[in-house]
Amino acid sequence: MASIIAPRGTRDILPGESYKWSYVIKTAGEVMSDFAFNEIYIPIFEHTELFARGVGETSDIVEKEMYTFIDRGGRSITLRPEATAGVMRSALENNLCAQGNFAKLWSYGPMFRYERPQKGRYRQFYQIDAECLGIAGAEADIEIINLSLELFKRLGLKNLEVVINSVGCEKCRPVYREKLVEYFNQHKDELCETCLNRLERNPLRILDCKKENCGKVAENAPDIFNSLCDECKEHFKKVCAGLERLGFKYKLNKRLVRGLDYYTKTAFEILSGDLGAQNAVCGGGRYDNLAEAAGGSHLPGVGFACGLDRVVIVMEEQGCSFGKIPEPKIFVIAKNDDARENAQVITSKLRSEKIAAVCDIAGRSFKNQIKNANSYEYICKADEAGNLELVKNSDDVHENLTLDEIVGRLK
RNA sequence: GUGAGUGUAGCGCAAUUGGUCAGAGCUUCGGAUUGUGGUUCCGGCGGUUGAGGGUUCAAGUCCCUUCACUCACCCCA
Repeated sequence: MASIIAPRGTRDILPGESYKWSYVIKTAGEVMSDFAFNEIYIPIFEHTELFARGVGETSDIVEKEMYTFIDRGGRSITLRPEATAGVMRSALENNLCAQGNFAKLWSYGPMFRYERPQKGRYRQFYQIDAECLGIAGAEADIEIINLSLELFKRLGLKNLEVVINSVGCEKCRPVYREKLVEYFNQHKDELCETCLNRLERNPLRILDCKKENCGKVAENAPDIFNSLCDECKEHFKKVCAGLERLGFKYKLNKRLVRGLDYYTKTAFEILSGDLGAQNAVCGGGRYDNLAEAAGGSHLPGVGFACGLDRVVIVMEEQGCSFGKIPEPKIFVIAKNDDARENAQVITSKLRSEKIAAVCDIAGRSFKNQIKNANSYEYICKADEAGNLELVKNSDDVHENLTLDEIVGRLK
């Protein structure tokens, strides 16, 4: 009997864990609201073309990590590997940024990437996503980074490192790219096989290679800052100045390169040392070319994606609080078998008064009910005649009360 | 896709060089005791040792295959 188990890379967030997730999402919602970001729900699947064009044909995601299938209508559909393209699609489709308006949007939910699972990496994983669309200025970049750091601050994450870089725009990146190709071509024999491949398809990513030899070669590679156009340079300066003004520490990393093709100008990551190899809890940046790549009109944007699975791991690792575990306040015990029905009626009435209450519905013995009830704040003993006895567990005081009196006491 | 490690009751674990080894603890359920109540005691449920082959008189223990998990590469959140 081959029992069915969850597909590789997926997992169940069980009741013992789920409250942590709820806490993080609830906190995120509060922060978003304080920053005036509005929640948006978008589809979990989109036309494959959106990601192929938006994320980039040469990205690893599109090349080998997408869950793509043909639906019954013959359409090529893909389970979203990231959220930004979908949010952008929605903003364009619904004219959220018509007439020079901007939109501050956030969302959360599952993403899908066919990768080999490891710590902090799953095939179905969850992201909290924030996007600021319609603003080209550096203030938006600063707002987005500010937002992510405020979220982590409220969640209590410690020892985070903010890394930023500029990857240029459609004007200056091609120039830099040429310089890189020229440089790396002179050092072909020192590069690893994947980097030789990257040289053809996406030379920027060679900078990111962790192999020792490639790293050495990359160290002496042309500096992107020497190639940035004036606009990009200026933009980057403003972002850095803004972060400093807000009192955020950050590190420049000229070798920080995004795996997704749509990024322009600002790229940033927030790293944690408590995650193992997959050390990014948050990654993002500006993507002024995404809208056009997705077939829309020009619409600048900047945003981040925050890995929920990873945030929870780091919080556990650092002993952060997940708030109070929600738990019923009172257990209604049937004093004997004849009182069972009455206990359920009482419980129902308490619930109508918005008091979290439980009673035994599994036919447990009295003894067992008592045993379970001891972990609740209150116990209510009901007999078959409808008499109620309220006991506060902490001080062991027994009182005979009416239902109304109990409601008044617990509210 | 590549590499390494792991896989025994719901959970975390134990079983000398292959030879009564299929076990205890916690949980759970029932019972006894207690003020019908957190303790203590007794008992029950629970596993063809991930699955499938093979070697052997004998395999949880060795070999092969497969599945899953873990970590790392790759890449990213």
